[in-house]
Amino acid sequence: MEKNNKKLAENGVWKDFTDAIPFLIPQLSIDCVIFGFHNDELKVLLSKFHQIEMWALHGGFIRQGEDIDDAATRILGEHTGLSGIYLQQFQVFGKANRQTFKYMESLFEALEVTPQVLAFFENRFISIGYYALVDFSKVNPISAAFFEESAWFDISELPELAFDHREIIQKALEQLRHALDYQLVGFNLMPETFTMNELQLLYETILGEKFLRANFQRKMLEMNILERLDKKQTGKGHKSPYLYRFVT
Amino acid sequence: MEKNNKKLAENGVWKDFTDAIPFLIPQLSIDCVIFGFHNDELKVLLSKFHQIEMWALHGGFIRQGEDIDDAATRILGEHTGLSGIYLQQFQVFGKANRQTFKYMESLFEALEVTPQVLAFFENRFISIGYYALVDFSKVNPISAAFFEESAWFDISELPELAFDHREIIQKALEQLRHALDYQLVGFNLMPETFTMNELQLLYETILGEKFLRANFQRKMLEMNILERLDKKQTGKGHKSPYLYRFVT
DNA sequence: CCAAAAGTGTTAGATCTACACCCATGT
DNA sequence: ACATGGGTGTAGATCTAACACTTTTGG
Repeated sequence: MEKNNKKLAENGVWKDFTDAIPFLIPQLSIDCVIFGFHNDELKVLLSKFHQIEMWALHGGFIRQGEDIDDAATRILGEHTGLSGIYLQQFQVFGKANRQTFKYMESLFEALEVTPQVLAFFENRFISIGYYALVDFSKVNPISAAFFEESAWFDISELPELAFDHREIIQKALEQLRHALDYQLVGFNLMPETFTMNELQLLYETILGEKFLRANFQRKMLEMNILERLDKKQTGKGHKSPYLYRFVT
Repeated sequence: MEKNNKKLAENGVWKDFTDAIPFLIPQLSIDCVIFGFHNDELKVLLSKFHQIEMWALHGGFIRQGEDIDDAATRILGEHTGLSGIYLQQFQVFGKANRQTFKYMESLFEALEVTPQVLAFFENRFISIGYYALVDFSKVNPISAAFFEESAWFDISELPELAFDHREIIQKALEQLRHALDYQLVGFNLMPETFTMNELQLLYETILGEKFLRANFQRKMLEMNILERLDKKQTGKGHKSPYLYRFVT
């Protein structure tokens, strides 16, 4: 009975999606790799399909009158409720055989999607990859459309992924590493205020190498982008660290 | 009379293109920024539209069963006759208003394109930007479809460009500069063999800064990717330089 | 023999790495 | 008092920029 209600709700989604299809660009999608940082681990937000043990990136489609960057922002908002997020387009994935709808077929059947939805997904899709850097603590995942659940995964312990989404995550991670080296991108993964040690752990986790405290702190402060605030009272048996905030 | 023949030939092109349309991905194009190096200047290969003084990048479309990288390679080949070229996808251009067909309308009319061609171009296009690095001396530009002429332009003296193609070139140049800094990409713009001074001039031109001979040579040779060949007899009144070749 | 450009070597300065030392805090 | 982790200073190594000196070649 509960399952039926759920299905009805989902059919509502299909109805909306079916109505939207004529206003979408066909065969072109956006996939967002949403990165977060928690417990000294780099995380990715993924969604699980109904019925099958298969996870996927948060994706969506571009409306006819919409800039692609706006579409990516909208899609991210629809899945996380967040706005004002750091989003970076990084690569297009366009192998001819990058989707195999063997998962989807049974899923579509079970969810009783409309013929228009079936037709929309029948063709090959090319996907524009974006990565998002979010404050883990602010995210409130929303599951929508084909998905029944949304969860964070450690980047090194990914579940079974749909299509080429594992490759997309891998490429996004490479780009993120690269960006960290010469941009000021890391702060987007941090909360408003943070200690130098927390920032260092972020860098070490993403880049996969250790740094010396003294040198890391010097390098960061030399950039003149960190404002030192009051000390944080840790309650631990040692000197309390300063808090920092990212400034323009 | 000659003009009529030309138009007939072009109608042949429209015929072929019209037949091809059902097998193309709609609303998605590829634009290639083709870089070459000649006379100590960085050049871009552009094509001129029929009828109007308006130049454009070499572009094309993706076939349904075709990987996008293969499509870019094919498009490059169709416009230059070259194969085995260094091609790099660098950015997607997807502003909603990035094309205005005000140029095209009169052009389409004059060229008597088919209704199918008109319908194909009626919609908004999103374009995947690639840049190509070619040996200037090997290129034999081919003009096709909408274009009557193809020519090299100095990067700092570009003509009037269609759509957002000036921005695309600008972004491609930024990416190329960035790639030069940490990849071995420059050699693709050189002929098979070259002197150290020629290579230095390439770097100086693209990066827009001067280097000291001694330090530049040291840095390049330290990479262990240059093989020193026999000396080049210049016939000039000074020591003749070594020739180098790029290896693996 | 001279001018011009190529090849090689050397040194001062800047930057990076590693470690040492001191400081604050709770037990 | 002391163990723990945070903050700062510094010597040595490494890398870089700038210049000097030598070599080759045609006139």
